[in-house]
Amino acid sequence: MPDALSLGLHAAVVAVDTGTPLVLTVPGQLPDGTVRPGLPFGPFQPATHRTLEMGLRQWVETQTELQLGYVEQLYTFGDFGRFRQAEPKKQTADGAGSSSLSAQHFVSVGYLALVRTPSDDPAQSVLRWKNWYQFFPWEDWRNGQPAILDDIILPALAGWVQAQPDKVSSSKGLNRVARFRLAFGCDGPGMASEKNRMPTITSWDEERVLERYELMYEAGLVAEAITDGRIMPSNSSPQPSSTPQAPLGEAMLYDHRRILATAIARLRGKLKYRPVVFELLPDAFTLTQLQQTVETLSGRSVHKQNFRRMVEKANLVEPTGTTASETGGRPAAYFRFRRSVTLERPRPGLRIAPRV
Amino acid sequence: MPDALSLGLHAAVVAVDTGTPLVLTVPGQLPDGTVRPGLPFGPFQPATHRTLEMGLRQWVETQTELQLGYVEQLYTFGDFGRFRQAEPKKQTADGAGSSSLSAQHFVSVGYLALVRTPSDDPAQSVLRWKNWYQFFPWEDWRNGQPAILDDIILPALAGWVQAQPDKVSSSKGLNRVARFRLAFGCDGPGMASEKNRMPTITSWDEERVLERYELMYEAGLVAEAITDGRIMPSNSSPQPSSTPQAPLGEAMLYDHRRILATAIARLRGKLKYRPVVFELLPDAFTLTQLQQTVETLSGRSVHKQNFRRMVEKANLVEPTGTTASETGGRPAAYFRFRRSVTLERPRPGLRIAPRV
DNA sequence: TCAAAAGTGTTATCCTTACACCCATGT
DNA sequence: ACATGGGTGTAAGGATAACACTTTTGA
Repeated sequence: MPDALSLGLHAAVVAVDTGTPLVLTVPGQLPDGTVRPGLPFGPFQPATHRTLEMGLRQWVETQTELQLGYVEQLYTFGDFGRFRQAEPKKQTADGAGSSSLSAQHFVSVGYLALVRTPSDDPAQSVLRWKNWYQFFPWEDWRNGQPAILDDIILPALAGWVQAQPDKVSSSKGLNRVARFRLAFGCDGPGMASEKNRMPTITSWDEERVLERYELMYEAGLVAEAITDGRIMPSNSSPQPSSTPQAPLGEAMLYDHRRILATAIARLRGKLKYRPVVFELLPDAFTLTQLQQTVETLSGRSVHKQNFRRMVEKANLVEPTGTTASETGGRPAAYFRFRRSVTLERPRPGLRIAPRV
Repeated sequence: MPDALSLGLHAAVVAVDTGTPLVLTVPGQLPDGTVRPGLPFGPFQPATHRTLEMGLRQWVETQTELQLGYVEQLYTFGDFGRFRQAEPKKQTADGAGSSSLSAQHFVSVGYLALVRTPSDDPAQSVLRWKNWYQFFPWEDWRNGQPAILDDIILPALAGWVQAQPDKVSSSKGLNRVARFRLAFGCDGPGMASEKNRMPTITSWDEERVLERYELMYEAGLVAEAITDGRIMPSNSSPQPSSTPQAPLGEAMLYDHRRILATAIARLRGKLKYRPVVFELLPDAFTLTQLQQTVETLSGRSVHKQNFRRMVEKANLVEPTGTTASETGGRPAAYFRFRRSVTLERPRPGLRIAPRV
């Protein structure tokens, strides 16, 4: 009641272009002048928006001139700029002075929106489609385990875990050892106790995108943690042992990377029990295109024959009768999504590799 | 920016008592004086609450004197009292006059909280534990298909569908025929065209609690639709053909029943891939207790032996060595939850009957 | 001794996984 | 002809679902 409350509607607008997962970004600026990509957003205006989702559609569609198809609410974050209030020093004075900032509170509602492959960056505007693995390079396992994990992330996180192995996060109710093992699929009961042993990933769960990002944020491994004032740039108290100087993935505005992590996690999970991939594909597509889209989103490669058999058995598609007349080899048959599966089966989706 | 915005934090606090799913309610009053049960809630106060979840915990714990264990955010609804603004007439003037109501906008964030079986209703307070199937009698299939479906709900909804079969809901993107068939698992391609044919349920998906409730709301079958001003009490335009006079399930305050529907749906889904049941059980329990809890929540009965085999194979529990010494027949062995499964398997849960 | 609830064995069937192999086109 | 990508067959092993059956207690 006392302070003003503003509800921001943020969209992770996702598309796929032959092996590249794309997210729509718009350049933004931090109070200190730093420029970073952000997600399109706008405030919820209860007087004009009948529902939150309608408000979001309206903002994004006017900003981007895109027609959004599938839209889904992800999560509502109340700790926008979560640690800034603990930061004593003031940034350079500009637009939003710190006095107005302390009275204005932000809550952000994140959305996932899927659109079909765009032709190009809309040249006349500031919008840019970016490969989402630029922001999360450790999430792309299509060509095996990314080197950045063994080289930088795992050692750094192991150090952070060792520093206070049993410290429990109040919100998660787990200690650092458990959280690290869960998020990154590292095994070994004595993992935390054996010093100098390099953690090994034994079962990567591609859906835990958010948990991994949050852990890295708390460990001070991503630029947002420094910007938010959680970690001091040079040498303050909660800094982990081996902070890498190289930034881990490109940073985004405020908590936008967290929203994007939530979007990727949700999409990777939803793939498996709802036919959402087809929102990203053209009306007619080949099975290889379908497989490649799934691989692109989930960040993993899957077995070709088994994938096809699964698609067939799930009754998700039907042949159009036409064939593709290019791509080097034998022409591929075109298929289309069978919309009626949703009425025939309870949870139709592409159940790639249930467990490891 | 112009109007005041208030963010309400609402909790569906759930427990299970030997075959009865319980939700914590608190009596509330509508502007017109009607008394209805509601969910515990309080406004988000950014100045004192560091995160939304911490705000929720604080409100609920002070209101109920319960210690919340597992807490999970469900959804954020922006159309609280969704159709009231379209209602021209004013209700009886009291506390919140209609003028202040038009300037104050509400957004509600729903949460699911799980607690262990309570001993009793806290006698000194107004809080009451209620069987959640009082609010959703059509959701309890443990003893077969509830009669209320064939007797009242399906005929009424069939009428609503027939009235405008192809009208599409803008937010869902589906027409009435498709939405009805999806939510209630009714089959038959010509379902909507054949008049006087009674719809039959062929594949009930216990997770679609929210879709079913929303459909019934839109069709004017639940009291909240009338309260919200969507359906006029006597005979106005959008009223369906065979509106039942008997109310379908007990009504709740404002949109609280929608939040509860979301909570049930989420819990029924989550059971299958996260070990959340154990948050509702005592430390030591028998396999029959475990099975009964799952059946209570999912509203379906499951095959005893296959359930046990699944529990065993999933490595979810371990024997305590003790046995129960009562309950009529042979004593049952006690088990406890093996917390470490969460580190061994990607998505440990009780995968009851995936498809029908 | 009987009811009641706990707990076990066994089968046919389906699905998954991982092989190796053939087909149609462009160059 | 051969490289390239499209598309298929088959068999071993594991998971499922539905049977009927035995065991241990209290009354």
